Amino acid sequence: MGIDRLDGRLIVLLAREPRIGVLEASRRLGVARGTVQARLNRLQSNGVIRGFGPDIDPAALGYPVSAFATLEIKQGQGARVRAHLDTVPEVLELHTTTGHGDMLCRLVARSNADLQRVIDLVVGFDGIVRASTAIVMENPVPLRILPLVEQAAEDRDRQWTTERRGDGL
Amino acid sequence: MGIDRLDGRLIVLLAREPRIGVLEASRRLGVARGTVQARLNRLQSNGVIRGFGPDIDPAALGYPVSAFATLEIKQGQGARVRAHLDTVPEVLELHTTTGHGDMLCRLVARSNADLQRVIDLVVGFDGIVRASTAIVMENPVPLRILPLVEQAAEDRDRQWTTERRGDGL
DNA sequence: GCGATCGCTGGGCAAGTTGCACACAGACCC
DNA sequence: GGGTCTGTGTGCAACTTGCCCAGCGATCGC
Repeated sequence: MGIDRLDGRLIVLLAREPRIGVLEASRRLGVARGTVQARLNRLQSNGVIRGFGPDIDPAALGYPVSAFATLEIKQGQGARVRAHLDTVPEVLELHTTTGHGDMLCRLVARSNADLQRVIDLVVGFDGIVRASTAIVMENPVPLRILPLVEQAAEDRDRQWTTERRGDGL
Repeated sequence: MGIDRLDGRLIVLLAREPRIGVLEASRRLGVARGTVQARLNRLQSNGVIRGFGPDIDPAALGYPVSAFATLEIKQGQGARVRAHLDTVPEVLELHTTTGHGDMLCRLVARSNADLQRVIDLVVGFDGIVRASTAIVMENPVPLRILPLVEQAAEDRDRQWTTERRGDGL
């Protein structure tokens, strides 16, 4: 577990220019093609890279309104609520959490008016006691992972350099 | 704006098997390669498909703990808070919202203990009045978009069939 | 110390894919 | 009826992929 600097650079490169293949990546990174291929395979079987699925923008799909709903669940109804929310396409993700609510889910809708429909659909369910919704106005930091990748790579590298004083990677 | 059924099938196909190329996709969809190529180009310039960046798992990177923090911001300090949170790698996304808090952000950390460090880093900032954190325990519905894609495609198609009674797509 | 193992390199190969071009057909709009 | 748009089918050169191999340096175990 963990990635080294080459892994980090590879991931950043792939994130910035997903169209480049293994060959071009090896050229940019200044390593042999086989190396890049091996690293990629390892990262994928490690689960660090889950896949290369297309990144879809809900807004462009016609769902520009986004919201978070905190749900309070009736004791023992968790499983049923999950199953229910799983069937609602507008529920993009669902977490169970500590704190005031029991669950937190991200919703999208076609408009503010449509959001009402979605919320009714989500919370108009037996096992849900209470729900509070926060509509997203702006998204100053869109979902990102690169800074974390870079930090993880540097941390790992720092560890190595401390232990072994560098190995040429 | 909006996608038709072929677009929807293409996106679903790409999401399920990202490694297949344009040629293989055209075979699976039963259309000409040029068509798939044209659709893909259109979806990308439309912004429906933002890209094909690698999907990274923070847990596999060594950050298995995930949390949401609701922040209350001192009047007029929004911009400064955003700029600050933007510099924290553990902040994966940040939204400004309506409701009790002013901002909602997703955090990750190396451990529950490490989460304390991250929270201190995030909320130990001048412009933030109050913060409440919810640690994610389970993730019954991981971030997904396919059901929405399918619904968007069907909606569009239903519209079309109503208007024009089908056109062979 | 010495052999085994691992990761990286650089090369080569056949098979497949890409990007691009073209002519053509059907549907739609004015 | 002409113009436009989208999809089809075809062709081509150029490139990339997946796979193989031999060699080499560093690390690890004994």
